[in-house]
Amino acid sequence: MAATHWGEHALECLRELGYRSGGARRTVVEYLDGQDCCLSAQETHERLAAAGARVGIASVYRVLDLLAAEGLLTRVDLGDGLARYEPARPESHHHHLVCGDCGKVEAFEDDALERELTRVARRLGYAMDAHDVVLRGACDDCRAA
Amino acid sequence: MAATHWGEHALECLRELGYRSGGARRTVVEYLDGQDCCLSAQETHERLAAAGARVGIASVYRVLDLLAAEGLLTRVDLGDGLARYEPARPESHHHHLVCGDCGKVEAFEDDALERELTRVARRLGYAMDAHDVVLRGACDDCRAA
DNA sequence: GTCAGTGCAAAGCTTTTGCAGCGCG
DNA sequence: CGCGCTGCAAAAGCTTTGCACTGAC
Repeated sequence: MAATHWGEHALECLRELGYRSGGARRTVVEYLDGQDCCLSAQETHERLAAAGARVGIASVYRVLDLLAAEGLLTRVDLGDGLARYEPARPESHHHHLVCGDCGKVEAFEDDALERELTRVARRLGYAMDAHDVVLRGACDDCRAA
Repeated sequence: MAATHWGEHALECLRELGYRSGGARRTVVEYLDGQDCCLSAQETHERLAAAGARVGIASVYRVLDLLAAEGLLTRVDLGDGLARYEPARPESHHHHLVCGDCGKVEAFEDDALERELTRVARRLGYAMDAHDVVLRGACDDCRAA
């Protein structure tokens, strides 16, 4: 399964890059491995603490920064001023829907949209290497209410 | 000219909504009126101070929040943890290109992309009322260097 | 044994809030 | 002439950094 694969891959990449695999690094990677959706540093820290792992918040930030810098995590910005990260799995490139009422975040994929973004970058002559798309509105639950 | 129109329109809207137009409110609106690109609260405050206006940073935040809540400003998030705002001019809906090297921000418009976003929201059955798109890459200057 | 990695605590930033005084309507 | 608006300062997050110690290699 893809989810299991990412964690091993990430740890292996770090090893090859010459990084040691201390307790915090391994713990954070293994936790993220089970996550699909984007998580903030605080959320990650809280859940690790709740699970009994004694990892400092500073280490969580350092690990997330490192993984993002190496391209193993994708940094997601939902517009609320919190940095969120999710495992970079090339086979499941997606974007996010954010509900303005309840804050719920959902993911979606759309190939035609990806092609359109690539076309726009080419038209503008811009060397695009990443892009963010966030759709805001009302989710099903809030619309029903 | 559109730029001049926005400031008057914004002040009039606030008046109609029952808000008073004290010094800070008017000063910030008039300054934003001359701006096309997105500005952070700090930038706005600094430039007002440099221009000799004595406006508290708290008031800048309050005015920006109010205007954004009333839909007169668009909140733009470029992923660096700063909230930026720009006048909401329906006739010039655009998105942003951010250079990963120098941080330069450029704006672009693309009707086909807008249609694609609308189509995606419809396909997903999502009641979209706003969307953000940020393209990241290397600007012309940095690519040449 | 060495030095990267880690946890704790303090500092840094942006943004928010409390409060007393000013001034718009 | 009352209440909303403002400025100042303090507080409240999120994130980063300094430092001494631990543990991976």
